[in-house]
Amino acid sequence: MAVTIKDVARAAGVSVASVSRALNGRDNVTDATRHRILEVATRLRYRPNDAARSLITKRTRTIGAVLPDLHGEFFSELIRGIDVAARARGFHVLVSSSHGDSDETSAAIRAMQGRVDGLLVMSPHVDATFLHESLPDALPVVLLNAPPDRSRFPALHLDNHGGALAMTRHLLSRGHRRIAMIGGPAGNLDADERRRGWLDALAEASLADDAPFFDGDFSEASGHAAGQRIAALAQRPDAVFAANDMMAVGCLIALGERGVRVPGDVALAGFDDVPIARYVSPQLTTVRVRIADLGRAAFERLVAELEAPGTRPVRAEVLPCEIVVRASCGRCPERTA
Amino acid sequence: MAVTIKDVARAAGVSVASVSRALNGRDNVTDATRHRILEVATRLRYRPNDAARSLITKRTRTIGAVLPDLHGEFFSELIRGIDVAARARGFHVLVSSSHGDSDETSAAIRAMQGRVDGLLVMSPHVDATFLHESLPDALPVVLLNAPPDRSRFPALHLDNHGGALAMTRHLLSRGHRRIAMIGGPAGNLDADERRRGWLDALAEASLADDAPFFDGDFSEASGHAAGQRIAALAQRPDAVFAANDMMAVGCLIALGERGVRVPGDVALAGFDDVPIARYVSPQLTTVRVRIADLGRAAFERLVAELEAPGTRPVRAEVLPCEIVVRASCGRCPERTA
DNA sequence: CTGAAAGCGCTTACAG
DNA sequence: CTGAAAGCGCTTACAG
Repeated sequence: MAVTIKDVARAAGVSVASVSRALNGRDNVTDATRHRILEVATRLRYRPNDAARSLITKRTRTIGAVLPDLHGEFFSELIRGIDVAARARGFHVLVSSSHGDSDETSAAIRAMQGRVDGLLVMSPHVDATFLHESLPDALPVVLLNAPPDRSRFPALHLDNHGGALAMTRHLLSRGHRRIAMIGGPAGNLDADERRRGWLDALAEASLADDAPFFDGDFSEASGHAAGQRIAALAQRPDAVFAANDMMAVGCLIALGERGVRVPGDVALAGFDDVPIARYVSPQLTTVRVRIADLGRAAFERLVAELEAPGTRPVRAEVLPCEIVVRASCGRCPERTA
Repeated sequence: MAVTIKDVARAAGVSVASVSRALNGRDNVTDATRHRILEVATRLRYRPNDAARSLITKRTRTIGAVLPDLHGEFFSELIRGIDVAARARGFHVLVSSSHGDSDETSAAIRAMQGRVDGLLVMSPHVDATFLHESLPDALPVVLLNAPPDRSRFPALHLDNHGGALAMTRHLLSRGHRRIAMIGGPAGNLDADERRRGWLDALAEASLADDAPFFDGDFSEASGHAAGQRIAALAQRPDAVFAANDMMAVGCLIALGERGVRVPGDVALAGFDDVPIARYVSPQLTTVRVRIADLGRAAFERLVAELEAPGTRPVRAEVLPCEIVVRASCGRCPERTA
């Protein structure tokens, strides 16, 4: 019922081989026949069967994106970045979220096998060894925000360390000395790097030794708990740097509940620049992360691998962050640095 | 290089036909041979080639989701709902955003042709006629939040009318009489339905005649502009119902700037229950929309069509909304109704 | 430049 | 219950 290459060949009075050549832009066809074939193909509304094509070419022009179950902005921004880049190159995007579970991640990857030419994997809970086992050797993979060590896969990261370094330096430049951090989940790479950036900046100012650190897990609730503890401190910090915005928001609320003013009594900064950062009062100083760019860059890296396997070195690329200064760290107009 | 059905057949000492039968759970194989085949298949790490299978079965076990370029929560929640439901049934999800452009929508749909068994299309700017032309007759489609009329496609909608009706009734029940609305973009189905719900509730109370209506376009800025006008009014409304949360937030800010207190001077309500609704001060009363459920329901409807084409009537299903009462419409604890 | 033919890896009547 | 064979719709050496 669907029109096939045979129908086109018959209607154009040529062999299927010529139709295939004409449609794929090969040069071993005369312009005249090519024209005729193309004309017939459009007239018949011919669409090559992708399955048949894939069967023989071993290519799907589809990539898979295996992502953890992230809420909101991050997930959609990432997909959007990937989608836009993919479409520009005529690729399709198969998505799957792994719900933060390594069994699910593995199942998702297995299910995508054979349907994709390559994989974008963002899986903070899964290490490279695990991936090596789940994946066929031939399948190109680009890792997102994964531990950089001992991996045969190229990887892309946000510059968590650089962003945290810049933010802490900014707080120092505004005269804050005692700068506390509310950290993210133990073992989380982003969280670790942000903590490292904070510590390095403090070390530059010889302030790292007794810097107050509070545990958190990236949830608003954990930020709230940390804020309560901070409010109760005998010697309060001048500034609090939360490892993400949601914890900063939780902290802000807890401080408010206890009559600690931001930024009057304590400056406050976050990380991510989620939309909510602009709606809390005072607006939150934070580190902006270009997530769609991360998606785009990861796709481009993957495509480079597909088109010229092994050409580019397997290494980690780092995407810059920028700090966004708003009212929560002092009285100054919004600006980006 | 990859192991094929032939390899399994040879290793198990049977024909490829038997391997195919065993693997597909047909009953015309003895348990003994089935066991042997399955065992060999797992030992060889055999994975059927999806392209070959699709070529002959005409099925891909993949569905496409063509969505407008939505920001944030909505998009990711919808994808998540679809993904979870799809995975439960062993389906893959191909995504594409159309950037609100009908040419892009059409291109995305064409590109997915042949790679998917069916399509979930959410395209507020595209009408059914257009879809009929872009789509092959055989491809099952379920529409999301699309105009319900003159369509051969089943469709799912949020109960925009019911949600707006319930919210307006709630505001009335709290004693508000003069209830203004800030509307969404002209021609937008969601916006129209919400307006209709508001008007119907007012009509029930014989209050529809001189109800103040302000134009908006779902952006925070348009809500802010409306808020400025409302603040300047000689006779201010008792309550303002914005057709979405972002406009409500903009309105809230504008009122605050002009010294109009919420809820003291004016009650305020929104629609969507985006996360920001809980972070503004006062927290925003709004209508909650279960987006992941919408995605799940749409997928299930599509699968029903795939498995038994034409069995179910082509009609619109409506998913309920619920109102969430918070501080912005008066002093009462959060509760859902 | 063009065509006849093989083959990609499956599934499914058709015989037995 | 099992196998030999045809065929899904393409692409690509191989001849000419």
